Amino acid sequence: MSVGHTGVTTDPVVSCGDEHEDCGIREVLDRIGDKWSVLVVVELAQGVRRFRQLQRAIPGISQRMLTLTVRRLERDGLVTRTVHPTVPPQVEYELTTMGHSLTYLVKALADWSAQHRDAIAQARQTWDAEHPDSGIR
Amino acid sequence: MSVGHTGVTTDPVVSCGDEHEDCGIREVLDRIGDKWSVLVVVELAQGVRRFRQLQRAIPGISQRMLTLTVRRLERDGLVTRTVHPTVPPQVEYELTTMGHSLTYLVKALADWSAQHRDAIAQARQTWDAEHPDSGIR
DNA sequence: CCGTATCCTTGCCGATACTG
DNA sequence: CAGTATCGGCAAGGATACGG
Repeated sequence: MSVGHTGVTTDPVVSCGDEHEDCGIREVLDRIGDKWSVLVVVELAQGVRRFRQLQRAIPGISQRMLTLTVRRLERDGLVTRTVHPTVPPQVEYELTTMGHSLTYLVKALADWSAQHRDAIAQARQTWDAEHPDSGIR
Repeated sequence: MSVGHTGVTTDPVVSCGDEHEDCGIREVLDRIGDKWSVLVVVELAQGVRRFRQLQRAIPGISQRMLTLTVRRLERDGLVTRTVHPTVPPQVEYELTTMGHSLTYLVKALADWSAQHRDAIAQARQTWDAEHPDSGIR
């Protein structure tokens, strides 16, 4: 099957077999595509963190959202949560093996972003200049 | 700098230099983390597509959302839009070189998803069983 | 310190109708 | 065919207050 484009790059053919199906792509994005999950994963990639540590390391996240995010990660088996029944209470979060495997993916995202950030920014400027009032933004 | 965790896997250290900054990660996710962008990219990875072709290939997408999605991709320089002034009108969409580079990333997402789908599903079952009524889901 | 509960705003997205 | 315009629902997420 020819890809039929004139571009320079070769094509990894991300097609999902022979069906026009949603691969598992949307599943991953529904999991880490939210506002905070990746940032939590990035921080936990550095090592074990406590709740407050995480919150301080991720500027702008609310207590509520940190709780929700970390709960969902725990539910999906990406993070472990260990409670130390001390006073005041201590709760430690750590990536599971699967959670660590995610960091490679996140690194790929970061790399792609770094490589194309400028090109995208410029493309936007150009497009915005050519389409002054277009609803999009 | 030590990573300080006891996990089994080696660590890609996704940290953003020495700052506790958001890498470009959120930028990418804001771009492709929406409901339809990746699916459009996946379809365009196969070759040039017209508007209706895209809509038929992506079940569930509305005309409005396809327009918005494809416009944003165009604005970001990931997709080209060429209008053939025929009657009825024909508009063809194609990935740019940068758009094609994105497909590698999408493939990485699909691969990770395929590898961990089962483990995640099971983790969820376990967690849900242990936390019958917890708001999360 | 580590959450949960509640309220409220925001904007994504779907449905529908209408143009060139 | 390939859009644009408008309305409305709904869920994500922020702010705040309270509890163990």
